[in-house]
Amino acid sequence: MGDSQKVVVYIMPQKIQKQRYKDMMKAALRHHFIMAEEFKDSVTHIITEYETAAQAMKVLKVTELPQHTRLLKVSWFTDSIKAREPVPVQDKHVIAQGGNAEAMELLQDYAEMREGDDNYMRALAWRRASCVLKSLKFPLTSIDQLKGAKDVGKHVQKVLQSILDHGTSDEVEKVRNDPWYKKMKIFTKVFGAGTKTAQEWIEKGWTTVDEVRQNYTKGDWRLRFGLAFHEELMELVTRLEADNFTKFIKHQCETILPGISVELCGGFKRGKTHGHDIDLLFTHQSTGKEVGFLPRLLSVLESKNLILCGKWNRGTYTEEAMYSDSKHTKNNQLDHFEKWIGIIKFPKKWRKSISEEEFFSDENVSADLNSYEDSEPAKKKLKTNELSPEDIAAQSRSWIARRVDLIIAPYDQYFYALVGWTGSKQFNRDIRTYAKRTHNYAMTSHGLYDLTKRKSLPAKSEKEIFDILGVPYFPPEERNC
DNA sequence: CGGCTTACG
DNA sequence: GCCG
DNA sequence: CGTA
Repeated sequence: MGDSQKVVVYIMPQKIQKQRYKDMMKAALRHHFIMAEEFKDSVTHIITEYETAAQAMKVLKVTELPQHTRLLKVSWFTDSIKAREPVPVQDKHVIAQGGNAEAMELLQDYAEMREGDDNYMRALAWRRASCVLKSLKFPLTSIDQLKGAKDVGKHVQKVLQSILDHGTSDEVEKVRNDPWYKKMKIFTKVFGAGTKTAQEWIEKGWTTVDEVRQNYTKGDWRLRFGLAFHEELMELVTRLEADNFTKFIKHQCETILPGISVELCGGFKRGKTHGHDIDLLFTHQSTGKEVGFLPRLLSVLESKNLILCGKWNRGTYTEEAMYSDSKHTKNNQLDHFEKWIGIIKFPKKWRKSISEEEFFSDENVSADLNSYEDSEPAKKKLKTNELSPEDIAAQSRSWIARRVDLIIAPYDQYFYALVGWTGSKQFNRDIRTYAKRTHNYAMTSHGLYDLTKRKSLPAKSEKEIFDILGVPYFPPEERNC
């Protein structure tokens, strides 16, 4: 890159964990990037965690960026670090531009708000429209630019036109400011609470999660822990944490079942730097070896006191498809759990880069996790199980609660599981709809089934799945909508 | 005007 | 709310 | 009805 000298990078520290910011700066300087400590005219590349240009520019206190300045995602930075020099800007690096950002956010908000009301399918339509804007590669300046676009109908156009004209939409703002919708949005964020539960809470007159927490005692384990740990579960998981956790699990796997493959899926696989949970997908190339792995992993995690709460789901599909003909009755039912959904105690040190040596020391993990008990009266030590979620949350502790999903797939289903668990939710909806409409295929995270010929279609790579469907391959980073 | 991803607990 |  |  001949003109790499001209590249001046400014990393917006907002929304980036302090340590990660430091690491980024260190990495940049190691590769002799020219870094700006603050935003100024000479800056050519602004890196931000903000999702929209509108948000970032508000913080930068500018209404317009200089011609030579680009507002980019962290992915451009990480790609550049990998390449050891600033890489050319690609579409995927650019954050939503101009009016798109505001509009996208507005529509997304609108959809989220309305998911609680009676006909939530309308919300789905707004969500789709928001996705159209998100994947737009140019700034929206006129409605005409969306003429051919799918999922943008009359009503959406009306709202967008208003945004183009006035910067806002009265219709959307009305919903945004409506107390009922506001509460709905807050309450449905609680793990374990959906629209019905949220509705119930609203009817009781509660307005904040804290108010709910103090007055609501019903609910299953999810709701009880979801309420007790709501604030920290709302904190975004960083990629560093996700990587550290994955590394830790891989290390445990070496003793539990060598040869098992561990893949970080979900938003992180799609290139996101933050997420609300961590999805780990496991498989084993020699089919059958994976049976019973999940319970064994969980008992190891349990023995290290890493599990806050969780639930096992039985993989019925797996049983029927793989073992119906033979000896599955001999196996313990627990062997066939296909996924575990729960909350893991993350030692706070996982939020930082840590040395290999320190990392693989089991004692360190356990010591960290148990340290909070040491400060408690001795009698409590023996009865940890009897503590309520609220009590546990209130204790002083050196860990933070993180939502984790652990999924196991037999190898012949693996690539379908990979696509399904990589998401996004909307991408899965779209590709499954497409599969059914164009081929009469039923697509799930277990496989692809030809409903006409009544036979399943195996695949031995993600690419092959796209080939079977007759669509170009979308890498994970392009499955964000 | 019907359907909107799909499957599990 | 929008598409087939 | 909740999770993914």
